[in-house]
Amino acid sequence: MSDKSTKKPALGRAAAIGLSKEQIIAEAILLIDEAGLGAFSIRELSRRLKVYPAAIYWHVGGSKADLFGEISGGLTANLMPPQEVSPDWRETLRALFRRFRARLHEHPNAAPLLGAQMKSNGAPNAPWVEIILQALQQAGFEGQERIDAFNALVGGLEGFITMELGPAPEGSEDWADSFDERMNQLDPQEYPLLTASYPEMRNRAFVTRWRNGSDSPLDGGFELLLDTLILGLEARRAR
Amino acid sequence: MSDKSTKKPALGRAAAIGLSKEQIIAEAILLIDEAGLGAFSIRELSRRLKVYPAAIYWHVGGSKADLFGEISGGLTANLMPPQEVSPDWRETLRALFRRFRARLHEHPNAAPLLGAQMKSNGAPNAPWVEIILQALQQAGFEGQERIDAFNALVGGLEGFITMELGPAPEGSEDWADSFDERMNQLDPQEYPLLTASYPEMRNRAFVTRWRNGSDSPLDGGFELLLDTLILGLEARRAR
DNA sequence: CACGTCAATTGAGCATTGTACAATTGTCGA
DNA sequence: TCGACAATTGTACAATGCTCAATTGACGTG
Repeated sequence: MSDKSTKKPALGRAAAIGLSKEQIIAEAILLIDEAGLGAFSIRELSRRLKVYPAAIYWHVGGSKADLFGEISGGLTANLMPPQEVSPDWRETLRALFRRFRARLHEHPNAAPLLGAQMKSNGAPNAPWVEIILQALQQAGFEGQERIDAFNALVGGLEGFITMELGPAPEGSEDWADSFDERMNQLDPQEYPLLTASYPEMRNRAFVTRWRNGSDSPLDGGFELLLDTLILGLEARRAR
Repeated sequence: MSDKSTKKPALGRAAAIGLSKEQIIAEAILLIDEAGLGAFSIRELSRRLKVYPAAIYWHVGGSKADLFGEISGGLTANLMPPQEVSPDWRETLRALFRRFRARLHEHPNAAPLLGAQMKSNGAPNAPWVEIILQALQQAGFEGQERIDAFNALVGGLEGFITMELGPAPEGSEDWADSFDERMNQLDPQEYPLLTASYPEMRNRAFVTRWRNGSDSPLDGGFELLLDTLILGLEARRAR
């Protein structure tokens, strides 16, 4: 059923050649960027492409999830060409994950498709997976510990970005007031540090914000996480 | 409109007292646990409660997102009583985030509501936020750096769990074959480490899996992430 | 140059969803 | 006894994901 899309479309055999998988994906990303992931729908996408919904299904395989998979696949392509890999594993990891984050910040509304979905997996990501494994090898990690370190890095850093770019509540501005109100009602005796830090944490830290990481990015936190992880890996190797 | 739910319901004033917010949330969590977040719908929930959909809206406020907010609020409640906080900040962080993860592993299908949504924010989380800030103070972090460290910890660790428990593709078993196939077609010259490690990484590492973190948890990765972060924070303080 | 194959799309349709809204019920305080 | 009002019933609407039998039209083959 869905293997129509796996075999090559026999180019030049098209009947009404108005549509292609690439066009669909590109327009889908555009739509998500503009309207948000919540407002995305196959029907709206079909309207933009001036095509009936079923035409999209034909190209992309039988479900909306499949389309999401294609999208996230496209977002991690060509993240880091081999010749740009540094000889220092620390710099490699830093550069790779910074690019990763920058890429997702270009399409913040699509970010949940990467971290919170699982269709982004598999062979298309092989390039950057290999780079990470290589860096960890250089750092002296072998066997199961290397795999654990891989999971720690990917889960921690990609997870950070996923949370950073998680979708904001809908009536953001209405929310702001009640949010502040409930925060200011906290007892300073019970929560001395939180109440004292709230002015600086407001919309600049994970639990004390209602705005998207796209509107107010958490650069400092990400950089500290990256540094700390690399420092920690070094320390662990040194023991 | 939606402030009906904020004022206390004036107990004993009910007309048909069959329903309560707590009941709704409990049944919602149950439904999500059983059927998954994708299969969750207000209508199905109303069917289980043997009630019309509008009754749910009356109790919980005007939207599905609000209900999700209530759910995730309930999931992080009472994570760590104050008397169980260790004098050693390292142990405190370890214990807190292990509990966090354990709690989410009890309701894996609801996990995306915490990490990938933003309605889980605000005052109800004050207890564990304060604990983290306190631990970081003990570790010697002040001012902006403390906030960055807070973001690094919460984003990294909660993000890890969010990714770990991200929803699996639907036709899991059908997927397995094509997944393996595409992985085995990778060129060992181009991806030596990945192809060599695939047997041990298959379903046990982030990009090379199709099964949920609930079915095959990533304990090693999480523990290494936790250790590495604490080690890294120490090292950063020592400089 | 006809022609049938088959990629590509149309058009219609079904089941389901979120949520708004006007009735209706039944309980409690006055 | 009665009216206010919390709580729920029904109904309804617009939108969605997805299926499926037609239909179109370009191409290789005869």
